[in-house]
Amino acid sequence: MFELMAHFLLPNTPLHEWALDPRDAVALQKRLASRVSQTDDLPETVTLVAGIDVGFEEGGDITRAAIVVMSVPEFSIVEHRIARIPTQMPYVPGLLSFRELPAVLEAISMLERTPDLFMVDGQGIAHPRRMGIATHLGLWLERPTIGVGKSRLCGQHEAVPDHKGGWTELHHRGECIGAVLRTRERVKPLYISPGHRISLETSIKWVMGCLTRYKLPEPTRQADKLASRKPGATVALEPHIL
DNA sequence: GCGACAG
DNA sequence: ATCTTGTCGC
Repeated sequence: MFELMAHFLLPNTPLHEWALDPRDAVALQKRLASRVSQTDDLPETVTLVAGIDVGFEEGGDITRAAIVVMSVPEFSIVEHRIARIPTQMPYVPGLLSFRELPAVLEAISMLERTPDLFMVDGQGIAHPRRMGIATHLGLWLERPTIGVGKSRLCGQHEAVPDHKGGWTELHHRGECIGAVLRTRERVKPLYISPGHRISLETSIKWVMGCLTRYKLPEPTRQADKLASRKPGATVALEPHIL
């Protein structure tokens, strides 16, 4: 699906191109931020939703990205890929995309099908400069993305209703940048924010629509399992009762 | 200056 | 994120 991407760097961008100096990375984020859209621009019918997660091996020397493409509303895995590349950047709060996207893009390039929507672990616009990893990926692909974070990067919010589906807005510097959503009763809420080409309302709708019996939406949960799995580990069966 | 800080 | 043992619960 390379030909469908609108790159800000070339398709085969060398890894070192992502290893920017923190100052340059921040400057790039500020420039890209103006291109982000929160206007819904999804296919009429969304059939394939991708979940993306990243893990590390070899004490952090190897970055492993996992992508799982699921059909909705069946939630059956259509395709899944794992990419491993040398880690190029250290973890710096606010610059996560520069560290993890190279591996994510490698995994996406291995795909045979083109997802209609991408759910990325981490923030979308709920970021100091509105450029979380989900947003950066959305801009790179020029496709709808949603940020699904397990914890907060920035912003403030009120108490989150205890029932499944309950949520409250996440604010930062006077603007609503996302929602803190209770995806499961008595379980720590998720930080949902638009990545690109999608609104907050629609983002919440899709996350809720992809929930089964767990805290994480199914595409993300499946990607999580793949990303955290060791190279040759065996897949465990699970009773599929909904 | 001090504290916070996705994964 | 990763390291790392046991433990509570369905």
